[in-house]
Amino acid sequence: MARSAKTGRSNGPTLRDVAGRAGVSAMTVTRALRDDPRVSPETRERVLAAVAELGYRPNAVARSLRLGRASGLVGLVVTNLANPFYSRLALGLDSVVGEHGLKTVIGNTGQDLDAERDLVADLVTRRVDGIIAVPAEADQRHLAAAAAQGVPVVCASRPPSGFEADHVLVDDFGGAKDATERLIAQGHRRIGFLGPPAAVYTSTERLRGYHAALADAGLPADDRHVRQGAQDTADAAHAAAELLALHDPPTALFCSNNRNTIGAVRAAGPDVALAGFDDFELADMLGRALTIVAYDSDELGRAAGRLLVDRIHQTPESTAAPRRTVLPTRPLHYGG
Amino acid sequence: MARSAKTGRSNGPTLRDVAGRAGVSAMTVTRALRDDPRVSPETRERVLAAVAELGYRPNAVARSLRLGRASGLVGLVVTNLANPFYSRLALGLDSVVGEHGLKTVIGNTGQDLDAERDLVADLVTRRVDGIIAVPAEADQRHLAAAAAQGVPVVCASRPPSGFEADHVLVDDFGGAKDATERLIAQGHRRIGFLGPPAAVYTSTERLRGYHAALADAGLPADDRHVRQGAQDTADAAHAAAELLALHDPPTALFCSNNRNTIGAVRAAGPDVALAGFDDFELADMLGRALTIVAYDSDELGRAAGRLLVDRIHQTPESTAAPRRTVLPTRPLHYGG
DNA sequence: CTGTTAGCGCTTTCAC
DNA sequence: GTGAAAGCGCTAACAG
Repeated sequence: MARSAKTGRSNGPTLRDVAGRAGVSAMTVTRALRDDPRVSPETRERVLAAVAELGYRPNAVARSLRLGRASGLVGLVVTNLANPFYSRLALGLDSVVGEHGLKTVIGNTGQDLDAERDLVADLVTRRVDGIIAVPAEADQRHLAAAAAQGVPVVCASRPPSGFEADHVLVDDFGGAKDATERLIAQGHRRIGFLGPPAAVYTSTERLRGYHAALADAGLPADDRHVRQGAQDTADAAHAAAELLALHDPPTALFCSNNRNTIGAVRAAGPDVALAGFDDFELADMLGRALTIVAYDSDELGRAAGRLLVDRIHQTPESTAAPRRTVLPTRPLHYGG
Repeated sequence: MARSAKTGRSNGPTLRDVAGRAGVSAMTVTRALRDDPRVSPETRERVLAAVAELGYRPNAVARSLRLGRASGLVGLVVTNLANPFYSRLALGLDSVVGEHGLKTVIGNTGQDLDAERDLVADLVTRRVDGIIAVPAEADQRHLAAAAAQGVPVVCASRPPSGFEADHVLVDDFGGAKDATERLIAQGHRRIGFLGPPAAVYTSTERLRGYHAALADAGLPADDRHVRQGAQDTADAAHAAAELLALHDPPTALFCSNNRNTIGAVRAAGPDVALAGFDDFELADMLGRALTIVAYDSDELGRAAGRLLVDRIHQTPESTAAPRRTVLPTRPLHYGG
């Protein structure tokens, strides 16, 4: 019954409908709604009443268009939201940008670079206020293009490559070195490495850390003990089994992310020592010793959000130097 | 150098800039871009060249405004994206709506009804094409209001209350009854119940299933053995410990979601039998018997996405009757 | 095959 | 204190 639009459209009441109802002009309605001090209390009253009666909802799309930029959206580009690591990142990000009236648009690319390219282009088209990306690979020309078009870009977990941008990293090298050193301190001399494909920045950094620990201890690096490529736990279990089936198998494994650690847990008996990057739920309930290098993935999202918000609130062309945040890791030991 | 906007704004080239460059009108550019058959190949060629040279990106905001509805966004309202259950739902949803050119805007409410209200209002303001919600509580007037304003709403995991809407449910009652029956079949006669607050629909449905199984077996229902309220694993472990400290403690526990099951795993020794709703990673590696009632949470998101897409593609006022999808559960047994 | 006109809903600018 | 005009970038609806 309260559905009387002149046009017969299904589009809800507009500012002018409210204005008509309240007997004022459209301008006055905007002002009243935005608490402009120079509207008389009486008028404001009437406007608010009309708004309530009509069930008026401002149209953020129109507002955004008029204002030029500022859709009030930030785009999040991740490879796999099912990985708790990314969902926590998303949560941390959303909590920070939410405080600034921004909403998060998620885009899941499933490790597919083409999908990532399309997604970024689409986000630019939608005039998002900024983009947070965990780039799948080193080819980031699509992100560079977005940045060049004036969309603030923040890289999370991996650095920008081929262009400059704010980014938040984890101390991949240090954490991996620390974990490997702990295995060495336990007396292990043949230590395997399990990780995702070499194209993934974090994997390669963590491999560097592993190698550095071996080198510092004067241990030889054996390529046969390094397996890069496992993206999920099944792959990882398979790779771990292969390593352990060598004639001189490693006596310990360092796993460079939680997918690989969980795969290794499934494949390796309790006699094989395990250390891994990334904490995960129930790591303490597996009935075996486990050394974990942990970090705060919510904080990764929050830090990225803060960098992005700062950048958004900057004047368009005041190109401050890109900022980098590196999050520390901390070692955990789950008892057997 | 390629940044010559009349207005001096920082807003990138517009359709008219492209038109000028290509020596045609704005209309022709739109047509060329949307593959309208009645533009000559030559003209299209020139337009595309101009687009490339200028780095033109269409403005989806302007398009959306012009087209009336259709922001190309769907809103997702969940309580806790860190729960794998919700992140998978998000993923399933995004995969389905993505096929229709829609993006997902996430909103995490943290169980806060006020936050949920604000979020829904904001999504309506942004003119999302539809909303998928996992309502935190039975008070859903904000969702009803959105639906009344013509925004398609789909409820996931919980039914709409106080209004009509498409929804996707899990067979909460049947699954809980099944799990409880399995404990009974193992010979247990004092079975505890652990779940989130009674305000959560699924918890109450699953409690009904638990009670039905007891009744069918002629077992008495003992209120002291029912604990509703635990939202996280720490709460749940605490509640489980309390149950097991009674003078006539239950010999088995049915846990109505994965948070509660994990809490119970931490609190209960191997002598206590455990059954739980929701599968979770590593459930098979805990070194104890565990009966799980599982369902496909990706599919929950996909099904919700399909209902929403259907509804969006409908004519505005053809109010087809609300549809309901119920997903089956399947029992799993992890060995001890 | 291509162009002109008009307007989506809002807000900035300038009058009154 | 309030209003009228103009236009953000795009696209239906009509010309030609």
